[in-house]
Amino acid sequence: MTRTTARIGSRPLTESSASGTARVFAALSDPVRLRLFDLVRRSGPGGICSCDLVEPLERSQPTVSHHLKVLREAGLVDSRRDGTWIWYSVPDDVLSGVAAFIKG
Amino acid sequence: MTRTTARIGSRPLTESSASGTARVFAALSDPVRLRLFDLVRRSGPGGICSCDLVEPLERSQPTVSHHLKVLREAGLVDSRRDGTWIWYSVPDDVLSGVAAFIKG
DNA sequence: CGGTTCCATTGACATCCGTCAATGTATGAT
DNA sequence: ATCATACATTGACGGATGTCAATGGAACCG
Repeated sequence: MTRTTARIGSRPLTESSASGTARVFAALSDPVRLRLFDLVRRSGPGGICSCDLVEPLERSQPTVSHHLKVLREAGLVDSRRDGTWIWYSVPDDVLSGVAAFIKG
Repeated sequence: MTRTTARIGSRPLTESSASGTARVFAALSDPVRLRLFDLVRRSGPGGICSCDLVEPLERSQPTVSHHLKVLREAGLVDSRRDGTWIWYSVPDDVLSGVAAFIKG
């Protein structure tokens, strides 16, 4: 409960650790991309089809595809092809790292 | 056309809510700025002087000042003048919003 | 007053980012 | 093979971002 005690036993962020965490934050730093991630996460383990993401975001299909690529390269979403469709989902515990940072 | 079943009782982020959360993530999306925030947070309620931030970050004084401004405008740090020095500190519960988002 | 220290601002630069129209690729249906 | 659909990639554009040297401004001290 005390806020005067300063994080005993943990050290300032190293450059590499900061880079990794910052990369995740950067992937979530755009409003459209944040809503995109939110929509995919809400879709649950089954995932959601790309075709159902363009309309609610009110962005062009290439723009949504671009943002999905950013999220994928950051490891925040997984993609799985099913015929013509591609389903996106959020892996388990993908935010545990940043959650630990936020907690302190 | 629609291939996704939405979960009952969950609402997607609104545009304004996403903008606010994304703004905080954007402030933490740079490695130098993340380490800067980390250093200030570790300093506890007393805060830390700007003059003690330039050296550990290995950036120029104007660059550190610029990043502090970004953090301040995002509400992630407070500043208090004491003579020639300016002390920076992290307000209580400043990350509760993003923590709630991450928790889902 | 002048001088010193701490910090902010300006200006410049290269790079990155969000966006869309146009185009390309892959899969499935007829 | 031909066509339609779903998604990715390219190319281009304006605007934002990270960085530093130079400068400015505020507070202290003599």
